[in-house]
Amino acid sequence: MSKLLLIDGHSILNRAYYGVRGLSSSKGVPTNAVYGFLNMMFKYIEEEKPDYITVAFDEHGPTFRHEMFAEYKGTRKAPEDDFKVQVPMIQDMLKAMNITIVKKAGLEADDILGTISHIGEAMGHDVTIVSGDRDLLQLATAKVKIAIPKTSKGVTTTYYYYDKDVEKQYGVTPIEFIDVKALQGDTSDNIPGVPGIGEKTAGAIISEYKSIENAYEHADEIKPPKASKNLKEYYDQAQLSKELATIKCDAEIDYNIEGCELGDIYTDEAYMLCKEWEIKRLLPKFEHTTPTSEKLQYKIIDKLSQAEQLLERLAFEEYVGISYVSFNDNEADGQMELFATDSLRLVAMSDKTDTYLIDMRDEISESYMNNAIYDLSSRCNLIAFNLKDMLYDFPKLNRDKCYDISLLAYLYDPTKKEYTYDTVAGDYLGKMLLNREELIGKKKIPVIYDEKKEKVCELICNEAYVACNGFIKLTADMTDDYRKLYFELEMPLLYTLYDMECEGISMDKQALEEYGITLSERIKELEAKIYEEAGEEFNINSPKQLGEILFSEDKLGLSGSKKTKTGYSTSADVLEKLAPEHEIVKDILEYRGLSKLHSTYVEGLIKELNDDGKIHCTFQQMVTATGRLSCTEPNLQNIPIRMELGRMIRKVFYPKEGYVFVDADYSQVELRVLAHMSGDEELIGAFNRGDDIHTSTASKVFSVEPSEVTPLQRRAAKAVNFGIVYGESSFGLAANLNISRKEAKQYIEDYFKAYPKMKEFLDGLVASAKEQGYSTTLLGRRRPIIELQSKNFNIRGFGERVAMNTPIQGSAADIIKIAMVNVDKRLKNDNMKSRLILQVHDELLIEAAKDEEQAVYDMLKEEMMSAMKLSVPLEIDVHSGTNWYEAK
DNA sequence: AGGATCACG
DNA sequence: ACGTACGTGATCCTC
Repeated sequence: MSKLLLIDGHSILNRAYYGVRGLSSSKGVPTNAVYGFLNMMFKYIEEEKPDYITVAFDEHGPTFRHEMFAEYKGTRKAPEDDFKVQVPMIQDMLKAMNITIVKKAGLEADDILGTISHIGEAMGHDVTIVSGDRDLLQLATAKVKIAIPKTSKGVTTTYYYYDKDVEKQYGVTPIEFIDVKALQGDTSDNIPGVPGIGEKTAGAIISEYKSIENAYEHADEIKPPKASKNLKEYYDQAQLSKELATIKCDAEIDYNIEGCELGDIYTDEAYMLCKEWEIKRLLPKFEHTTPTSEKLQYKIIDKLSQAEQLLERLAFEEYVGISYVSFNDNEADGQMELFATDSLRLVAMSDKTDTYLIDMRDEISESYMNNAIYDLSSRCNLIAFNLKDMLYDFPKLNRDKCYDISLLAYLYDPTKKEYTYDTVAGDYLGKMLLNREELIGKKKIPVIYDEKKEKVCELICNEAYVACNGFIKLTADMTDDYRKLYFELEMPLLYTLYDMECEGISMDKQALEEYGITLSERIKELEAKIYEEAGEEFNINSPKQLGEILFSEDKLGLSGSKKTKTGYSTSADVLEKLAPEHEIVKDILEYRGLSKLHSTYVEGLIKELNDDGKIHCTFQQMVTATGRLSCTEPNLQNIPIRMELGRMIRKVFYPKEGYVFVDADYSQVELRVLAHMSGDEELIGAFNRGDDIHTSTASKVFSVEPSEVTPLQRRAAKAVNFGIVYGESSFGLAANLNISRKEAKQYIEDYFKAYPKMKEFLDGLVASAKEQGYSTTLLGRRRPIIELQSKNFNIRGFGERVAMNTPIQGSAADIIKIAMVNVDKRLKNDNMKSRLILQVHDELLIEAAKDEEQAVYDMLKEEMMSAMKLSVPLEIDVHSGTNWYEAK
């Protein structure tokens, strides 16, 4: 005896949508209904152990809306769009699980379910229909069971109905159930019914007379006189209602039950969708149920002669992917890289079709391999993941022929979290490979890799294979924009960044320690004072404890403090408003500032100081969604400057002997980019005249002469200018300026009046991003913005602001990246000793040989100003000094 | 692991 | 009615 499980797709998805709340991916894609649906489906599969499974959907049918209204009549107005987007999602997921979906234009899911259940029953199968819709009860028979899940207070219980159960509960047979519905009507399904006959009367009538027809025959006997009268009067309508209420069991659909056999639903494709949508709670189901990944075949090379032969052959390939177990013990991001123990030295190489594992344990020496890799890098294109890391092991790789596949994958979608071989294989090669963690775990301590040799081999072979094939795939149909962006900008920049990291920046440890001591002394004083003022000792660094002390009634009981999420907000802007209320507040603010300086900058920087007396930060090229760089270990892009006390930290960064710092920063790049991109003549004019841009804006917005602009007005105008760049929003501006939203709105309106093309331009950015699915910078760098497709007000609002900000921030990033590559090239081509050592978004810091200072100054000006031709000039400020403080 | 806070552009 | 300025990273605390 075989079993068939039928699922009412929309209905169950809808149940799931309201049963599971607040689940979405980090990109804002709602996943709650998909998750709930799958959970329910897994449960029924587990319970029923069906041999066949099929899910029915309406094809844009009206039933969808009906269900929504039926379920939430009166309480909900329209189907939520977060639900709608999950309909195609669950369908994709089911397809990925090889589960048959049946839908047909013009047919409702009910009719499909009825027809299939009929077919199934006729073939002698047991049928279970899962639906949230009680109308389906008419399909119940001795062999067809209707399962109706009902959720109350978070607990879902399923009620099962065979024909007998329907009778027991409703007093009518499933067939008669149709007549009941026909009599009582259903507004949500557009079934008129008979006026004056509701649920009770309908049930009673059919229970007695079995059908509308028979009831009509005996209409005079029917008890409530009104029902009797109306039944006669509206008999035609009743019959029509019956027709409408009857689920078709003979619809014309192609259904072959043999194609619906329940197979392995935990497929690679389904697993990948789960990963993509970040439905983490379902991932384990896939992992231990089936081995989901394919295993790459590779050839082992452990003889020197084989290696020589292989390398000679590979040199004639166009592309070779490479990965290896490092010979050095590199540490990155706190996580140990793979590195070789004495008995484990491995290199993987791959061409388009074959992957090789070179085992150096016996015959192949390290120096041979080093040379072989260098040789290969000048004979064919060598492709690696995270090439900048590889350069630390192989600094002399040929820079004309080595490419980074992760960097390429970043350009194709800069919003991803990581660009590892498994994700690239999944995204672009349609291949599912075990990832690093699955192969060797995520231990932070170096492990004895010999124990996991097989896994390590597989790991690096995977990486080499995907490097080669991913690169071929991604470069095959590249647009000119991307080709230029990658080959002429990002790849050259990678080498520049590597050189910058290697060069590092000298830091005066002793001076920093002394600075730290003065901070500590003051911190101690403040600590004691704060304890006294609070009347007790507590952890000032704990926002929770601090909130208690400040705002709790039985403590200090300070007012306001509305901002809450997990308690009271104690952020600086809240505290500043409270300062007049109590002396302790300003002490806390000072304490906060000082301890920030001490822990993040004094202790943090000392920890990162290298033995050579320099800081070697890491420039991350594949992190930001906009195309900017980021900087870690330590972050040298957020060294204090706004407050004098913090700014002094810059004095500990100094040039090496015989050198000075030359520091150049763009003046208002982002606003200049805005002027150029928008084409607004007013803003362009202001920049061309060399006006102070915030004063100019203030003068226009507040309708006063530039000379009459007050500092307060300039400050407001500056905030408005920032607001425009961040994606116009009156709320944000209001919060920033501490003014009412209405006033903020007025400022923005006045701004748009002053710069007539701006509104149209910004609206255009949003419209274009909505249409294309991504934002674009001046160099054609793209950022997908899936948030724009969200129907959630907040998420979409965020997407709109991102659509306005990304082209501006991203184009500014394009500009300084061009400048960096050109400046670096000039320094080297002109045989200068001076080197680029830091980039801080709109600023470049050069360590210039003293005799080259003027040349560097001139060259910086030239290269930075000409990085891109805009309709406004690119101005820069250049300063030099004996430390970073002086040079700024 | 995630939130709160704060440093920078 | 909804509830936010854009892009980062480090530190500390809490769970």
